[in-house]
Amino acid sequence: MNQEEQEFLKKYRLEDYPRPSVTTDIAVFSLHSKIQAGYRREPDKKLCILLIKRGNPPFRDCWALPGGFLQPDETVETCAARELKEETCADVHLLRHIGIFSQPERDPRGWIVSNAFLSVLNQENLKNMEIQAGDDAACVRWFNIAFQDSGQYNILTLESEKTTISAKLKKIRNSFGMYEFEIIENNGLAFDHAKVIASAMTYLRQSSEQFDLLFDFLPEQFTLADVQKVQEAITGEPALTANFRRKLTPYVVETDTFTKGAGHRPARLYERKS
Amino acid sequence: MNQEEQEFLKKYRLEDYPRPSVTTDIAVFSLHSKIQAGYRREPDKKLCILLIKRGNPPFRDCWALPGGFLQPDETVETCAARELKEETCADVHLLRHIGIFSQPERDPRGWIVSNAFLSVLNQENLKNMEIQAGDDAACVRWFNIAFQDSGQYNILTLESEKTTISAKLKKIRNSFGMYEFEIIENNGLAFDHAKVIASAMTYLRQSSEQFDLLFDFLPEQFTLADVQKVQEAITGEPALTANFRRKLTPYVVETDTFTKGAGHRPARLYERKS
DNA sequence: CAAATAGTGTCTCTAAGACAATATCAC
DNA sequence: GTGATATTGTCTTAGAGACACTATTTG
Repeated sequence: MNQEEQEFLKKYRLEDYPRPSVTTDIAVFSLHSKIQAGYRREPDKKLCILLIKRGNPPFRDCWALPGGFLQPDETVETCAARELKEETCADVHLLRHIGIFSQPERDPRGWIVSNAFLSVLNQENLKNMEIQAGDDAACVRWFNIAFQDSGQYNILTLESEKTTISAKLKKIRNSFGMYEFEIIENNGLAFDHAKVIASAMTYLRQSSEQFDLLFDFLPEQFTLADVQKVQEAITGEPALTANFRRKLTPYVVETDTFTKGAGHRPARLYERKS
Repeated sequence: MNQEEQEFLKKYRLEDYPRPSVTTDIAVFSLHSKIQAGYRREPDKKLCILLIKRGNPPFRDCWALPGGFLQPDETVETCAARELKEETCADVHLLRHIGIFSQPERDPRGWIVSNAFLSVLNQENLKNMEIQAGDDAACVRWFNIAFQDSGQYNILTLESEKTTISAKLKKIRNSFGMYEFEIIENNGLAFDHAKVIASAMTYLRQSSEQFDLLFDFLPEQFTLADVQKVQEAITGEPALTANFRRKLTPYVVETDTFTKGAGHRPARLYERKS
């Protein structure tokens, strides 16, 4: 850096220009087992998303994605991981940036630009981790998520034991497989988080078709049927086993271990390929 | 909004918390014809990107993507369109957000988070539009772009009449087909714009394989060969005509018009579907 | 006619979808 | 054996890739 630059920088003050606040919002997904149906039946798996009940205004008592303000000396990725840890005690490894929401009126507190992230918690981590409310959040809870596509509209339904949240969204633009959403009805979600969740679901479904992100839901070793169940929970559609396995093969490596004591033929365990 | 919320908002001051500056950087691509080779030969088409020569520090005299600071009352998309217009007099319709760059040390002026966008100018607009330097920029120029993939590394080469810019990048992570890049060598580009351009090229190539974005390079009516030339310029690879046409058919609609006076068989003109 | 590009036909091979058949455990 | 899930086989069809062939203009 030459002298001219150094002098310029000495005089330059970013604070002289208007700046927004920047936040991150994280959509964390996982898979939860339903109650055993019958005799030796495998339990059904449902796709879940982690929400917190807001303890402070604005939108006090509404449910929201975990997240918070970007701080100096961190990237938006670091910020997302930190906020998630603070608010839900959840440790995640992989975060994917799925969009930016910058409508000036999107937050009643003022000019706030939000970065949406997607992440996945695997079932093993879930067991070892008590998801619990951190600083800001009054309450943290997993919600079963359903995202139905009826042509022009999408219906988002979030259910936990005592609470049901729903939203109706309109798909507005298609760009390279991704959509943008407009909120038509909103029932219990804070800010524009219905939009963010809709984008996250679209992203998740898209990537699951390419077997991406699926393994993040599972422990290191898993059966092929496990993977299929994850995909079915994400897409909401059943898959044909034989075909699913064939397509999956290039992405996994055989191990010499098998499941045991399941009341039926043992299944070979696999690991993800590189 | 209830009274509690209103009182909370009255007292709440976003300015009490640290905030970054937010900018947009736009990678604008277009196709330029090379000089006619022979007799009745069609001219070759080359992929180009629009850069400006910085007139002020930091990085004075380096080449950079057009872009600038987010202002209140605009979205990042509006900001990108406005900055592009101001700096290059180019009017673009469709902008795609392709990433966010938030490394705290990425800009010597301080804490600046940048949003990368991708856009395309079609050849008709190009003719009617004098791309020229606006306020901030000393000079605006189109550069032929080459982006070679040698396994672990990518070589980016930007050429205009008098100037050659180059950069070497390392692919570091693969996420759902997208990569992240690390700059190994940088020769003439400002900031981390080598990274941004690499991401934009990856995105462009990905979408062009699904025939997305291709039509944005062309006027409303075009021949199938036109589309093929666009794809070849983007991927850097030749395509087999018969197969390309078959795959393209679902995305276009026939018209009753044909090209004329080209010195060879006339070609039917098509329009994009939907 | 020659030069140049436009457009079609067809063969092969791979992969997806549908569905049937067989295998192996616990009880 | 029964109930449950695991795993393999195979038929059909759609589509990608390669390449040869025909068509139509201007000079």
